[in-house]
Amino acid sequence: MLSQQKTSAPAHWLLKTEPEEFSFTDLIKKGPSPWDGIRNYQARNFLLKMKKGDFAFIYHTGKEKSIVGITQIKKEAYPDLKTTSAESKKSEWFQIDVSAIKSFIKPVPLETIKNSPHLKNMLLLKQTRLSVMPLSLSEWNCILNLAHTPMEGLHP
DNA sequence: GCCAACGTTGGC
DNA sequence: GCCAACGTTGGC
Repeated sequence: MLSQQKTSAPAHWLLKTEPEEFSFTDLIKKGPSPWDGIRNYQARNFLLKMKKGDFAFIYHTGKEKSIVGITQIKKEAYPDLKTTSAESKKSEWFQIDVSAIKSFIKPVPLETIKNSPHLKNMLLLKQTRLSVMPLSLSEWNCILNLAHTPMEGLHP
């Protein structure tokens, strides 16, 4: 069915992290890991839409300011285990599990993204404080090209 | 419901 | 260190 195919097609995301806190390299070392600590409603709502098998880029903030690799969603949203009792009275926060899939052959700096006409509408540029965001397929593919990193051989 | 004050994120 | 762009809090 067409509608089912559409909803089951893998979506594409971008996750931001401070590499000093938890980097893509850490994720490679640790294997499938929780992505937690999201305390922003818009970001949370995106987390809730993530499906197992979806792909997500990892963006390093701070000194690096680059997209550095590809991850895959391994477990869909479940309650954030670090939610404090004070927080849980007010709202529900969630985490997902992701695993590293592939490092970019060439990381894609923020500067390159800014200078790429095809990427000018990326939420990364429009909402600088958002840490979880969706990407369109064309944005995803454009960044893969800039990274010199094909998806071939990666199975969802 | 409005708004001022304050806090946070993240680039510069 | 500064600032823009939010988000949150609390008084009214």
